[in-house]
Amino acid sequence: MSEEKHEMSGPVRTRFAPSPTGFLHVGGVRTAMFSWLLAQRFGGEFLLRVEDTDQKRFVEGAEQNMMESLRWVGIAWAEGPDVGGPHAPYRQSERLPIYQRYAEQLVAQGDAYQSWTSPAELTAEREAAAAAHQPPPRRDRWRNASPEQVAAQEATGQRFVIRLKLPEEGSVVFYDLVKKDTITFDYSGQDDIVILKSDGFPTYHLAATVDDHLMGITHVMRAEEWLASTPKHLFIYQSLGWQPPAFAHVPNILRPDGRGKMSKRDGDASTEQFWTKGYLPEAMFNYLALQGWSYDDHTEIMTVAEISQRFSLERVQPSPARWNLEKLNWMNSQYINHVLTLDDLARRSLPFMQNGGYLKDAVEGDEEYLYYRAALELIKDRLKLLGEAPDLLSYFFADRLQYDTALLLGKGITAEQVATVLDHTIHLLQSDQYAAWHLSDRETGPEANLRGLAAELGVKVGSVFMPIRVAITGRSQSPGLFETAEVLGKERTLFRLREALHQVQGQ
RNA sequence: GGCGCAUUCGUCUAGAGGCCCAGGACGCCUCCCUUUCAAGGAGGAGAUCAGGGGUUCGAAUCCCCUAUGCGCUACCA
Repeated sequence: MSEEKHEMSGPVRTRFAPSPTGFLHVGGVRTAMFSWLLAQRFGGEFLLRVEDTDQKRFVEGAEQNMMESLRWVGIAWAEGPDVGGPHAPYRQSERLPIYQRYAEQLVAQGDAYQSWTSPAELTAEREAAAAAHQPPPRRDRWRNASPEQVAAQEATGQRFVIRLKLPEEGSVVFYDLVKKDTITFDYSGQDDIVILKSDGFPTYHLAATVDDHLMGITHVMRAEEWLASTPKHLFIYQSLGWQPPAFAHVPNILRPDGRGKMSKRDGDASTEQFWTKGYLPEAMFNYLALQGWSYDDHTEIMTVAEISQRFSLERVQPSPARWNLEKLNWMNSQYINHVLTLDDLARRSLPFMQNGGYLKDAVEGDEEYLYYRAALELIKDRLKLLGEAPDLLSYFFADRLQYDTALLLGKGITAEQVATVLDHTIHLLQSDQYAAWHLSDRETGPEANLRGLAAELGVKVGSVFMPIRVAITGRSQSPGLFETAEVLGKERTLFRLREALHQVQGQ
């Protein structure tokens, strides 16, 4: 077994622990995905924990939104705030006494201390240090307060915070599964971070560490910004006598311009907008997996099951990747055209059609639905997002097409000739042969006949087909003419041709 | 300012001392197909492997330095 599971006994347990401060952005989904994939790969367990320890930044509904985003791409958890589990509760705001107990223990052991330094004093000190181009103060002046001073201060009843009391010297070394290397930090450069705030809530550092241990997390996978605080977490594990988990810091996804990581301030990064636009969860999963992980030198399209089987931290890139929407779009159209069956595509596009005002009462399998499905087949190769379906299919459902007459009168053909073409086509389709024709049959269908007409009129074949195209679709771009006519049906096609003829004659 | 991490085509990546004067994908360009637009097929441009030093018979791959980028440096996560 690889390094990823070294020294581990029992099942791999991973977690995703978002903070409910807004929507889940795609970088967050990717981090959650890697965590989930590691558990999947080793037949382990994955859980969801909500880190709502900052009351000021709490956003109503964010938790629900994040869970929806995760479910959308196919990430499921066996334990979590919504489903419970053996280590419930999974919301940190409901676990306050636990953190307080450990914070007190650390103070009692001398590994943490109480501080009454006010936030105003702290910022003043930091600003002064910054102005002098000096590093900010790492220690708090209460660090070395005498028991008498502390007791006296405590008697005043003023609120305090608890800070970690990091060693004066020495260093921490740990191995990172993504960096594939050992990372060293000197204690001297580390802050005595706050682990318990004055409102009684823990900070991330205490809460995450305590919960990861209590919940049996074997592999802590998280975004790279946590790398720098890992030594503090390790100090907590050590002070509490706990075996630390393995760490894997996954690189951030950078904004398309490469300037900075994706964040909640980038509206384009919100996961939910991808489903509302019509990205397929499988495509999103596939794309995101490849953003920082690869299987080999050429495989790109993989199912979730394949990725789960093939995932490996060894192949996770240690450097950040930029968000590439073009590639996601390509991936999505690959799934639309080469992975989904037509039935599946029709089923999934239906809500978007209904949203666009079509097929309100359609029931899968009924006549209208079948018509829609046939039309969808014609346009799917130019469908990149399901949300584009209503526009791409609009002329299949319009009662009367609206278009500029100029569109009918193309180059290289006169108005009279256009009228002739339309009239000829109408008669052609009206003839008894229509029922027998497979319109798209080039040899025996109307195509051969119309090509003959073009020769007769002395115009290009394209000049003959274009007015017909505009007549039946209202556009100069469409799928194959005869396939389209076939789906539209004789009645609708003839009606549109006659309308176009009137329009030309009315000129 | 300090500390940490990273650095292969524009972008995502393959590459773990000779198979690499660097392979694949997206995007871009050309051609083919063709009634339009796509899709598809075939090609092409595009990376002195961030730069500089080493180590070695031999380095994209190992070591060092520099540069640049990103991250952290909150009683936010």
